[in-house]
Formats: sequence, structure tokens, C-alpha cells
Amino acid sequence: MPRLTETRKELRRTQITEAAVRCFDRNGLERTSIADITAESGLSAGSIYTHYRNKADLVRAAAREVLARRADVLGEYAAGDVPPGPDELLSRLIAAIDPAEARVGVQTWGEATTDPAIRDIVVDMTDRMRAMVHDCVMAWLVKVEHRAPAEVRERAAPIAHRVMALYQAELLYTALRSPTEETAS
Amino acid sequence: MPRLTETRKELRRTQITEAAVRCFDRNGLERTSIADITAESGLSAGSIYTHYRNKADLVRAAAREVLARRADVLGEYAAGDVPPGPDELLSRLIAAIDPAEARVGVQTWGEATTDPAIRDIVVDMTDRMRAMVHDCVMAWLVKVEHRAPAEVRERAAPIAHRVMALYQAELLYTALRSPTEETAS
DNA sequence: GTCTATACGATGATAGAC
DNA sequence: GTCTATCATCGTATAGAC
Repeated sequence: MPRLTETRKELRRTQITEAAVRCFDRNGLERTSIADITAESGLSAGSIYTHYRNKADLVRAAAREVLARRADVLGEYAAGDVPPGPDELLSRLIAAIDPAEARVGVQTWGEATTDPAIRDIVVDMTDRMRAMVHDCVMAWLVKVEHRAPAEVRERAAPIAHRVMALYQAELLYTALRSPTEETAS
Repeated sequence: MPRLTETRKELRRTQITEAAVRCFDRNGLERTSIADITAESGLSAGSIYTHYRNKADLVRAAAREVLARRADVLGEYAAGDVPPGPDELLSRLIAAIDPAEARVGVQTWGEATTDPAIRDIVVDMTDRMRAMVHDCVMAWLVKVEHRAPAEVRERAAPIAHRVMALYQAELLYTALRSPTEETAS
């Protein structure tokens, strides 16, 4: 089984999930039918089902992709050599929010309420993001604020928690701004 | 058209929405069928459709009810004679969160992403709650902190915004704690 | 107003040709 | 691997009796 085939298979999968995400943005996770995704992706129903066991499987893969992309964006800011303070970090995170991704992200929150698999994905990604923020805050406390390592350990956690909470709230507000408003200025 | 009939009609409506909310908590807004609601409410499909035009109409009414109940709880705290500070207020709001209502609440967020009617309900209720928090914070700034009215006016808004954001984030975390965990301690 | 029974449409998923 | 065509199921909404 050559590697090339493996990567092509993966490309098809992302082609499907990306088309699915566009549909989700318009109609929501549940109201999106397989027919919608075939129309958006240009593929057929049969093709989709060779790459995903069923619709729930596809939704989970799409959710994982959207959340992972957000986590990656967050990772870029956390990896800088001059760590930004909490307020600056939060501002940058908010500025990097993409409205469409925000909407699908909030949809996954709702779905996580009833689908344990999606729930695990959401909490995993949230924990991962919070850990990144935590590292960033710790680096800032040490390098910029010149705090002692012992003090840093207990002060970083609540700050990271708050930054994440405010970020997620902003994600919600962005998702709730109507798509029609989005185009305006 | 006597008032008694009118109130009875309203009672039936709430009987239906409350049964619906219990179903939503278990299976989500979309995965809940009319059959589920008939089973939970003890009523028949025909009866439900005499009280609600269609399923979307029912979902909107249920969403309004859940969010309004949360707003009312918040209103109680804001109306006290000795206004609590922002931290204390937030702690109380969080302590008052009911897990089941949190789950359905987060589901409505996801639905608001695609259904304009639900979106309006969610932002209306959020604005209403934020205004209550704003009033509470203003009262606290004046009565406890003894700030000047002019200063209060510009300081209250950002504080209220943050309290609401942190409250909603906590709502999300509560909703994401699995129902199985909920029973434990 | 409430019920039972049902029509009708939509949708997830599969079979089989290419 | 991908397509077309199709099936079986489920779910909304309605009709008509009581």
C-alpha cells in the first residue's frame, strides 16, 4: 500500500470535510443532508460513504478539523519569542477569529451536549488551547514580569482560564452576529 | 372568550414546552422528534399541532422559556438592596446554574447560528441579562465603592460585559460536563 | 380540544455497473 | 474508487372521528 495512495485518500477526506463545513455554516450540523454535501463537494453519495462510515462519522471528522485549525492559529501566537501579556494575547486571539469558523464552532458546542464523541473532541481541543495559553502566560510572567517560578506556577492557571473564557465568549458573540452583518464593513 | 380558557390554553403550552425541554436535554433540539415529545408529555401529535404551528415554532417557544428562566434567576440577584461586587455576583450566578438548563441553553446557541428567529431570542435575552448585570454593577459602584456618577457610567459597561462573558463561558463548561459526571458528588 | 391513523416527503445508506 | 439508481425508514404534518 504505497504512501501516495494514502495521501490521496486523505486529500479526498479533507475535500469532503471542507465542503461539509461550508454546508454546516449555512444550515447547521443536523439540517445539512448528504445531498447538500454532494452538491457542495461535486462528489457523489457513494463516494462519500467509501470515506466515512456514516454521517455522524463525517460530522465528527469535520468538527475535529475546525477545532484543530483554531488551536493551530492559537499556537502561533503562543510560540512567539516575546510573549504577549494576557490582554494583548486576548486581543490577538479575538482579532484572528473567522466568523464562519466561529459559527461552526458554536454548533459543535451544541452537538457536544448530546454526542459523547463530539464532546470529547471539544473538551480535548479546549484543554489543548488552554494549555497553550497557560504556557504563554507563564512565559510572560517569567520573561516580562520577572516573577519567581514558584509564584508563576500558581498565578498562571487562573489567568489562562480567564483568557480562554473571554475568548470563547467572544467566539459566541461573533457567531451570533448575523451573516448579513458580516459582509458590512 | 373567558380568561379561564385562555390560561388553560397557556398551561397546555407550557406543559408541552417543558416536556420538549426534557427531550432536548437528552437528544438535542434537532434529534428530538414529535413522537419523543408526545411520549414525554403524554399528549398526542394532533394536540401539539393545535398549540404550535410546526416544530420550529415549538422549538422557539421552548428556547424562549429556558432563556427567560435564566434571566429571571439573574434578576433576583440584581434586585438585592445590598448589591454584590462583580466577583461575588459572578460566583452567585455560577452557583445558580442548572446543568440541564445549561445544556439546552448551549444547544440554542448552536441553533441561533442558522435560525434567525432563535438568534433574535438569544441576543435579546443576553442583552437583557447584561443590562441587569450592568445595573447591579452600577449600584455597587455607587453604594459600596462610592464612586461619582459620572465615573460610574463609563466604568460599569466593561465590567458588566466581562461578568457576562465569564458567566456564559461557565455555562458552556457546565453543559460540557457529561451527564454521567453530573450525578457524581 | 384531543385522539388515531395515515399521507407524503425527505434522508441516510446500499447495490451494482463502470 | 466513483457513479447512478434505488430502497427502506423515519418524521412532519394533516384528516377525520369522538
